[in-house]
Amino acid sequence: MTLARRKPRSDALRNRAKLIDAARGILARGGPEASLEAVARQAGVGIGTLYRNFPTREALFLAVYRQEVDDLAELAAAQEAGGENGYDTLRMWLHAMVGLIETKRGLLGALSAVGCEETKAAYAEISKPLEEAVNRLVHRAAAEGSLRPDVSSGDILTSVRALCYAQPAGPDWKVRVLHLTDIFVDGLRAR
Amino acid sequence: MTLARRKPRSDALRNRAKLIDAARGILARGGPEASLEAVARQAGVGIGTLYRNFPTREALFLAVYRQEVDDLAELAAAQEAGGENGYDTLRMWLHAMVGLIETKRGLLGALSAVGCEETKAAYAEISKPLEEAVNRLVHRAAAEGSLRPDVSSGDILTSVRALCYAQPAGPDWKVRVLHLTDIFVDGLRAR
DNA sequence: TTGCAAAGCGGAGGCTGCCTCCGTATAACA
DNA sequence: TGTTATACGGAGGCAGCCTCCGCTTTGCAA
Repeated sequence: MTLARRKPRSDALRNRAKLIDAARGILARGGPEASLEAVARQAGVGIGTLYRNFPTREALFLAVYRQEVDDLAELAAAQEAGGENGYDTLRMWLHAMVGLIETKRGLLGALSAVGCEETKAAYAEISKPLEEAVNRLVHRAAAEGSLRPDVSSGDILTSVRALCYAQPAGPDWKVRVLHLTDIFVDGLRAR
Repeated sequence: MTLARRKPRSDALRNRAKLIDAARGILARGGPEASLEAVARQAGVGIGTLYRNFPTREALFLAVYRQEVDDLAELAAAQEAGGENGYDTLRMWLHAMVGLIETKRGLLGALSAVGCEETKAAYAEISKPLEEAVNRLVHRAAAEGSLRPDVSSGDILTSVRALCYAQPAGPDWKVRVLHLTDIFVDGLRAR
């Protein structure tokens, strides 16, 4: 029973990265039903390699999603430093989140609609940094007494995401989503 | 150029009804990606018959959706008679809508995410009775001065639907959605 | 270096579902 | 009852999904 493993092969790492990169492009364009064979072609690897790295379509989505989360968490940290009013900082961060989600609506929708338990667990796991970010913002606002007490940061995250990918695409997509987001956030205010 | 057409064949009408019925079952179970061949099998007709009646997957979804809307509009009319407070009547109707949507989340999600212009137009057309229903409720509440003025009935419909199909399925799905709906509706209140 | 085994590659192939097409069946009408 | 418009259904071509396994490449030890 050898517990010490070889380090991963360099070509394997390279191929995995190429696949995620190709997937970001293909899935952004073709939506969640895009052909995985097209992703493999675009990455310049065989379809078998794709399936070895990402046994299911969802696994690939999750990898792309992780990228997205990293971007968002980073942004949150940056915003956190500057703001003074906790409530407004939260609101502004949600606006930023809407902006970053703008291009990946279909993908996220497919991910959070999926039924399988394992995928849901992985999705939750990957989402953690996001939830921690919004959590900090929520606590800060709550400490000021500006937030109703019966709502969790997870609720907020889910709801704003929902507003994003329910709103039909169009030139004024962002305006409409931001408007609805403001209404929802107004509902969060303590009375 | 004969403008007078024969009346539709009885077997054709029967088959169409059988298909919609089968689709309600299969799509509720298997979600929006269920096999259309399975629907035809379940209905006991050939796949060709399915495609003649519903040239695209979306056309079939729309037919199923129309059923759903009829149910909801009927319910709205019934509720409208009884309520006294406009704001609360609206809130209660939205609760009822959540209940009826409960089983068809995936279907509705796929429909409102679809890109094609014609489908979107048909979707809007079929949704009209719903929008009229919520419109009446909204105007009534607005007349009382209990609603903020910068929100449309369409916004409300879209947003509550979004909350429905973003929330992951589970035993407490309805509880969570109703909670978020209440928060959203609270945001609608005039200040 | 060199040899070798572990790790990874890739695409053929079987399968399923999508959708079209057209020969056959049948309901409506005279 | 005959005619004809209308509808039926499933074979077949195509595309994407996923698995499997013979071949290649890489890391490691000698």
